[in-house]
Amino acid sequence: MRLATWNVNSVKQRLPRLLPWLDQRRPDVLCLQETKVPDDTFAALLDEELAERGYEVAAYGESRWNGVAILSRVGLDDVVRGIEGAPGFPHPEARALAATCGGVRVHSLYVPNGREPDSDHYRYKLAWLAALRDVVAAGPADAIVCGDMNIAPADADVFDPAAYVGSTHVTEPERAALAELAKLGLHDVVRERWPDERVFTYWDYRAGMFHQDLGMRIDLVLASTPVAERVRAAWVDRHARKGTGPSDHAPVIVDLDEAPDGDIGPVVPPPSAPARRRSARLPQAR
DNA sequence: ATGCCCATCTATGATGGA
Repeated sequence: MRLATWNVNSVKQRLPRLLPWLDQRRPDVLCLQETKVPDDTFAALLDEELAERGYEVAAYGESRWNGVAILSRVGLDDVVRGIEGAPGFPHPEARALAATCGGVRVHSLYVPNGREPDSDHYRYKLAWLAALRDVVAAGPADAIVCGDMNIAPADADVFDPAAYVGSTHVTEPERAALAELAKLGLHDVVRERWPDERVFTYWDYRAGMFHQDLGMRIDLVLASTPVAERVRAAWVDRHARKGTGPSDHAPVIVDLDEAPDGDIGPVVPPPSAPARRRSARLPQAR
């Protein structure tokens, strides 16, 4: 199963990039953030195009700001909009959507920005993350928590740590909120795959930041242990940040091996082939 | 070349993004 997450910075503006990208990368599950459209607009823009490609769709948006969605062609069940117990600012914002896709509880998240440390918006961000933790803790063992987390987990995840001192995205309380998710057994699968690499997912549009690779890694895929053990590949699709009319974020793509036997129903062998024992499987790349 | 801000709206500039 291939899962991807992408902050598209307006799904309406990004249509000329999103549809060709879907055909190129063919994710089974795609989490979107910053769609910036109400649900009826999302449907009018994309339902037909996505149905042609075999996707079911759940969208949770509002006009102007925010907005998340999940596209899936491996099932889309038990959809939940928002985070139970999370505060609004002041109204509940369209920042979270969950669904069960291919046996995995998938969360598409657009975490509040925080604006300035110790501001009302910053406190909102931390309270929102605490509520998210509780929802994930109460959820299924097979889970992926992904999206624009608006936190750089470590200094290696910003192009110049000194430039970010005193800014949001790198403060200790924000990183502590991520650590609370890690304590639930969630793994940062891109960093685990590329422990020493320079890996960013966001580059400011201004001043040629992308072209100098001056960015941040704030779009994360966090997978629970049984899902993390199935990760075959995890990477940032920087190609999608190039060219005409890109989002300022690049997609993150994660490929999972099939679930262990029993999790996906009966496996029927081809007529002439004997059933293979698990011991006959190829070793899994780690 | 990856190539030097973008997107939104009871708009025509103010605001949010990170």
